[in-house]
Amino acid sequence: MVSSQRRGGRRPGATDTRESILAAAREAFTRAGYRPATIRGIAAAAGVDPALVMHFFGNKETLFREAMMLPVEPDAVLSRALATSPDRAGEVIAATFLEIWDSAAHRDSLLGLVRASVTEQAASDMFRATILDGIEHALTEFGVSQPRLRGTLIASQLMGLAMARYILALEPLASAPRPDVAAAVAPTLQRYISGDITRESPRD
Amino acid sequence: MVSSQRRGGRRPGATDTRESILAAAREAFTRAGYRPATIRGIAAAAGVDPALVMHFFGNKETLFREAMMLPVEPDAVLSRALATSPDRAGEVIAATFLEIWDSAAHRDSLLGLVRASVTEQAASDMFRATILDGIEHALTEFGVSQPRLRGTLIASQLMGLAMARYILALEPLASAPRPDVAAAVAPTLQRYISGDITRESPRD
DNA sequence: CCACTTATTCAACGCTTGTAGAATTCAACG
DNA sequence: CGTTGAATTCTACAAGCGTTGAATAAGTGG
Repeated sequence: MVSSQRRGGRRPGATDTRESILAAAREAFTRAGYRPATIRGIAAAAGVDPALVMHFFGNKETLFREAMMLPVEPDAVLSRALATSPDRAGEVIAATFLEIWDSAAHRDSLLGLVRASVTEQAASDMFRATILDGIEHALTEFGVSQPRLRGTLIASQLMGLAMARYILALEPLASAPRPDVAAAVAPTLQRYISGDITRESPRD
Repeated sequence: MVSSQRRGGRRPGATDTRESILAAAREAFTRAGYRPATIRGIAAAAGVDPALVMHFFGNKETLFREAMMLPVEPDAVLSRALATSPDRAGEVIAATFLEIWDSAAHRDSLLGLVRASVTEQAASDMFRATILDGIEHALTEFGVSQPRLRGTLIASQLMGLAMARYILALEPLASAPRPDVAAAVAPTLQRYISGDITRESPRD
């Protein structure tokens, strides 16, 4: 026997290792956050040597940034919702938001982004830069007043919903059917978009 | 000179060290989260040897639990709001919530609780056990329908508000005057308390 | 078929972490 | 005033961390 014991050297066949490292990283950052997730653990999950992670990404922070790239464009979603029917935008946004989160495809990335936004400066900045600016841009385009304030209010309800339903898994919100949740939250979003949000006018 | 160089041994005077360790721990867990916060760092911030932290608290997790004890009783706050005037409970809750968060006294503890709830199982459980159960209890007491679902909806908006205004500091929400923010959010809370939250009735 | 680049592992480094044990000093109480 | 117990520090350890450098194997282009 020459070598059923291999010690270094390239593997035969195609090379999808980089992708599986990214997947493992996404999963790890998702579950634990930045610091607790370890390169060694990620490498192990990907069935690979830790040094290979360094080879591909250089250092932990770069790996984090690449793993956490935002998988959806909130700007486009919001614009489409507003274009379709401005007085039902709340419903559409709620439904779309839940649809994206409920789909296993994007879930890990989104979970990680929220989790990391809370503790990691880099992720927090990324949130502001992509999500919030996207929301504001869409609102401005449709001429709503105080787009930035309304944008942050929308973000507050959506982030809170994500935390309650997906991160903390508060029951019964966590396992309620998607349309029920959408119905409960839609009026809130609609008011933040086009309703009255100032003082001295408690009429909704 | 016998000993301006002291190496171990009790310090003269009163002993408030335990408290200052707790304060430093609260601050550290608050800013960073569980894992990134280190016993050595906490000890240094408290001007004390790391081993003294162990002496008082035994291990890191116990220190975490003791440092993060919830500083307010949501049950009482909600009950009082509902008792005063059920159809203005939303306003009262929003105002009280912002008042507590804006006060520097509770801020660190609350920040830490939210930050840790996202990553730490123990904190997440504590959240469910104290906050959510408190909300549900108050709602049940006043005979609202679906108290648990409404409770989670309320929690979702309040947590989202905390994240947006205090953790991510999204402008202009972060520096808007307290009454303005309260006015913007109050109707949402009011609807979650006493409004219609089911499907097939989009009227608010 | 040879040179080059790329993928991969191994072994090791310097550092930081949580924690344990022994030693020292003070306070409290009889 | 002597004894006991609590407060405090020092030193040390084993484990885990991110990262590095060299070695090896496979693909790729001339």
